[in-house]
Amino acid sequence: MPRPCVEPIRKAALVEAVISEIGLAGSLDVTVSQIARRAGMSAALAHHYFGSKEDMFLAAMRHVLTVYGAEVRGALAAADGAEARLTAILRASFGPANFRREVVAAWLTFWIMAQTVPQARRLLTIYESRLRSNLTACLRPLAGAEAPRLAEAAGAMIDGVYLRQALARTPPDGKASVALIRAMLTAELAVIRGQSVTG
Amino acid sequence: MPRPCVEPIRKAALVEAVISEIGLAGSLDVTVSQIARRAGMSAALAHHYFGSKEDMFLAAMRHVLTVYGAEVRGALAAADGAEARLTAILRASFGPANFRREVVAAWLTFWIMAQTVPQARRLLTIYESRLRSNLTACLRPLAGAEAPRLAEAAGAMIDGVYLRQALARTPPDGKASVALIRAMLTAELAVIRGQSVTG
Amino acid sequence: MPRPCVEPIRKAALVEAVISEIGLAGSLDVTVSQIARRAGMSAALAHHYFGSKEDMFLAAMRHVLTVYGAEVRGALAAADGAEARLTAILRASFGPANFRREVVAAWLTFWIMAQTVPQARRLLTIYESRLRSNLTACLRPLAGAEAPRLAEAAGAMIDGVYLRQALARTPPDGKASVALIRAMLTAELAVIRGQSVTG
Amino acid sequence: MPRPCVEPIRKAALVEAVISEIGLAGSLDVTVSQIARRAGMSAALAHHYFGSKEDMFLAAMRHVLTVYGAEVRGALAAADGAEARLTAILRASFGPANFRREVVAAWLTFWIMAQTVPQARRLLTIYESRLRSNLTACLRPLAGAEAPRLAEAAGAMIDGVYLRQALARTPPDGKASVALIRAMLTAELAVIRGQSVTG
DNA sequence: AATGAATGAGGATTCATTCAT
DNA sequence: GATGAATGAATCCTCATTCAT
Repeated sequence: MPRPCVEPIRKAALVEAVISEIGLAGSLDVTVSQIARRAGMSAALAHHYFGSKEDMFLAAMRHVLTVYGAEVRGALAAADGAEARLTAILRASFGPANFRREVVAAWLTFWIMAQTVPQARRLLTIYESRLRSNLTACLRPLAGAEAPRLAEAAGAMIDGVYLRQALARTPPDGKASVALIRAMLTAELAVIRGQSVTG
Repeated sequence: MPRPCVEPIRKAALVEAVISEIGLAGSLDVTVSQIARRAGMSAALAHHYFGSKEDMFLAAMRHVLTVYGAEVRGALAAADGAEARLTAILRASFGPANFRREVVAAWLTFWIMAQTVPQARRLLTIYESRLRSNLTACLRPLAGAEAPRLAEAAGAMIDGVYLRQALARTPPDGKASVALIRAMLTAELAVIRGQSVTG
Repeated sequence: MPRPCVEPIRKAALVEAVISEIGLAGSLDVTVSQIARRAGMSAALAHHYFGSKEDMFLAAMRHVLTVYGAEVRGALAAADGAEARLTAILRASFGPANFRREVVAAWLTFWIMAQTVPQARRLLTIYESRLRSNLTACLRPLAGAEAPRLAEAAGAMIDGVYLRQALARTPPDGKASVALIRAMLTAELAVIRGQSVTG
Repeated sequence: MPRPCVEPIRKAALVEAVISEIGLAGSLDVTVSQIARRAGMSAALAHHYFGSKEDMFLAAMRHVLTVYGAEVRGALAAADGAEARLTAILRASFGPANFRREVVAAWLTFWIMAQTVPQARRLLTIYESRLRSNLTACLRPLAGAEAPRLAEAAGAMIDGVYLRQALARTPPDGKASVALIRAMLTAELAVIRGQSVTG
């Protein structure tokens, strides 16, 4: 009689709880007890599943990044053409799943964590370079040699908009965020096209 | 013979120590003892001058923001013309004083702190709106009605570049940062001018 | 197999330890560590069961007052007639359980605590008014309109005798204490009876 | 040019400050800084005059007891006859100088202190035996062999009334206090006289 | 005489983590 | 699988006390 394996369920509940609590606290100053309570279990059990508090945080971070990655991949798959793919990446970045206030706050704290926890930095680096290469790939046919620079600019702007959301009193506005970045890229591309024509 | 008033000296030393330690730790997880030790005094004395740990953090934040503000003001005073003033703001933002790695890291943690500490949020809000109004003022003659949007974009990009510095393995590169943002603004302005001409 | 619930046991041990330590120190200057050590556990566990040091003190006070109240109730139940009931109250007040030196000392410190801790004052007020009403009830048939005054006098004298015990070098003598107060009341009652006869 | 010696003035100010602060706090949990501030000087100076915090407390206690002693002596000198002298002692005990709320509270804490500080106990013992002998002397001609018992009863009652004042919400009422104790003694004396007559 | 500067010692409280059941 | 019990190690903060000026 195979018992249903509760482990993944418990772990998922804890991961969600970590994100919620971090988002609520706005920092990593969250106790294991709080997390466990929100996940509906004892702190001891939380430690049973994840060896340590740090592991819980890492798992939560991995989850956030995985969701984000999946969203980008999904959006890219549905998009046709360089411009559309560019927009798709931005839309995915500011989509509802990872642009909820609490997720944004969690993301920022993961950024903080990445400064000191090697494993966290590794996770972040992977996703950053993936984003960069995605952006560059889209921009290459549009901007040629300028693609890396534009990718860098777009990446920084995505981060900046995220950062500002964590402090904004208004609910996050994905559409506006996308538009802001899209406009910048459009302008840059227009100038580049003009130059290549004129030059 | 007036005794030398050590209070401001001690306080300044503590503020510097706070920034250093926060920069080193990459987070607010810094003990008062560490700070005091680095500042060359006992933890008790640190508590004597600042009432609490939070007050130390706030003083450090105030200092960072004050230095930044001064730098911007100074740069603006020396600049002539809208374009020059725009560049001046960016140069000041990424100038050596507040673009040192440790200061950048401290800034990020202050951002985190601003999520929960009202006084911290107030400080940040003041400087954000000051930056916004400075940028908008410069952009108004260049971009007209689009000035607020460009100011928003520039602000987000400044933040984003800052954020990325906290994790970069390479030393911060102010020139490149300025160039990245300047290019974006130039492109936007070019498009705007083109439109206004064509339209 | 239900695990034995240790919580009440631990709490009782802590309450006893609080009384002992306070009695030993003669004041509220007792550390949680001392209390916990005497109760055979860590200070952290003591904080786990009682939220704070103050709560430990209040629990101890509640215990002392409860024991006293029970003793009075028990003695009253066994007594027959106003005079007997009066004596019963006094005997219970100076009975072995709450006339141990350490308990007396603890009682005094609770008095001190009641000056500033509202919850402590509330506890004390309850027991004071209960004592007053008990005494008045017994004295009413014996002293008529003078009952409240005699109750007040008796109450003050009980407190005074208690107070003196905290400093006495000799072991507390319950019998003598009862006799002292009883004699005073007897004299007062005799006079009152004489007056009512003469008047 | 002999400077006026400020030492006694400073010390007196500190003693008053100790009493006030203790009365205000309702306990010995008073910092030297608080005391010094109230006395209008620095904590360092307070330590200069009194070697330690304990010495400040002892000086304050000595002052309170001295004032009380003086008041009793003065009242006794003015009284004529045993009954009058008895009343004089009670009136002095509940006179305005040492029956102010704050002084009463201070007195109680000195009682607490006397449990552990030998010097404090010594002071208290001196005054207690002086009070006892004063009372006994007055009562001897009135109560004969019963004088010690009555003195003990009166002493306990004085203490008890004091104790209750520290917690009372109403301002201390010296007259009522004296009357309460006086009535008890009168009753006892009446009984004793009656017995000696009848017997 | 007077004080600000300075600190060591200590205390309440929190928390991640382990363990027995 | 699940949890209450238990604790050691921190950490912030306070305070009596000393010292140089």
